[in-house]
Amino acid sequence: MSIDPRLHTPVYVQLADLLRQRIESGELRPGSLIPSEARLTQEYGIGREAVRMAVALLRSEGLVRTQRGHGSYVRETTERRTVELAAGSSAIARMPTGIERLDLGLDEGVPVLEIRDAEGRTEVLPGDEIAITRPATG
Amino acid sequence: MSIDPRLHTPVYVQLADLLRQRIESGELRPGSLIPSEARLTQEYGIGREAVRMAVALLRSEGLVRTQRGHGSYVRETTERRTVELAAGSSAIARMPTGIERLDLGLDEGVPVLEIRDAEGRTEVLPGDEIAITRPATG
DNA sequence: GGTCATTTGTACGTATGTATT
DNA sequence: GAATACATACGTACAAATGAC
Repeated sequence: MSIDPRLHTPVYVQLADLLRQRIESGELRPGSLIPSEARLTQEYGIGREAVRMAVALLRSEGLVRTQRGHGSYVRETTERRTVELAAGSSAIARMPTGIERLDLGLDEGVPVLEIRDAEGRTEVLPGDEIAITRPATG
Repeated sequence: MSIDPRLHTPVYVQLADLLRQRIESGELRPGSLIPSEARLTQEYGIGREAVRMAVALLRSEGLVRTQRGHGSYVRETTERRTVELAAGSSAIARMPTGIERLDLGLDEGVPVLEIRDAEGRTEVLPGDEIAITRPATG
């Protein structure tokens, strides 16, 4: 498949679709580097901004993580720790603030879970490492 | 407060901080428009790209929503519908795929909750409209 | 309907800064 | 120091959505 700037679909979306496909097909494995910006620019004959927007889109979906000086890696799906939702507690999903992102060491495109217990105390957990459960014999 | 390009903090982060402050202080109310790109460009004497990156940052945090031809609005915190987590079910938070974002009508910077019941069936819910609960008398 | 101004979206180029190897 | 890679930031131009008239 290739990129056609005449299509209605923006070039950067087309590139993101291509890369997403290569990730989901397993051609680009979790933990591996995707091609560099310069490489994608040359390979597809498009500008650097289009390339960067494509990668930013994948980042915002939580599919890749970009490390300065290195490149962009396909994110590995982390093992999820199960957290039991206590009686009288509630949970919401939202994006972290900048501070929370630093504190929790979260990649872009990773939400947080905010748990509020019966006493109103809240706790913020990394969304990519947690599964909230309620035991079968609740 | 103002913007100083000589600081270590990037210009676009400085602008995002300023706007976030104006939102959180209530000066820019939920539902209202923030200043246009052109206005911010002139007002702070910075380039359009820095302005756009600042707004994109706020979007990714779920603070604003941008509508083409209109501008960027401060997002209103929606009323959350409580969904009881059934016994034997689990929930995870993640970012939606592009398709899911369209289907659910989600703004950028809004995660989804994926509920898996005891039979393994999954359901994807809008993260900004849902609070998962477990009743006190579980 | 058509035109215009406003606003954001896409896409290019260039230059420089910073992190890593 | 050198090479590579991403980050920031400026400029330009045109496309597309919206609303006013």
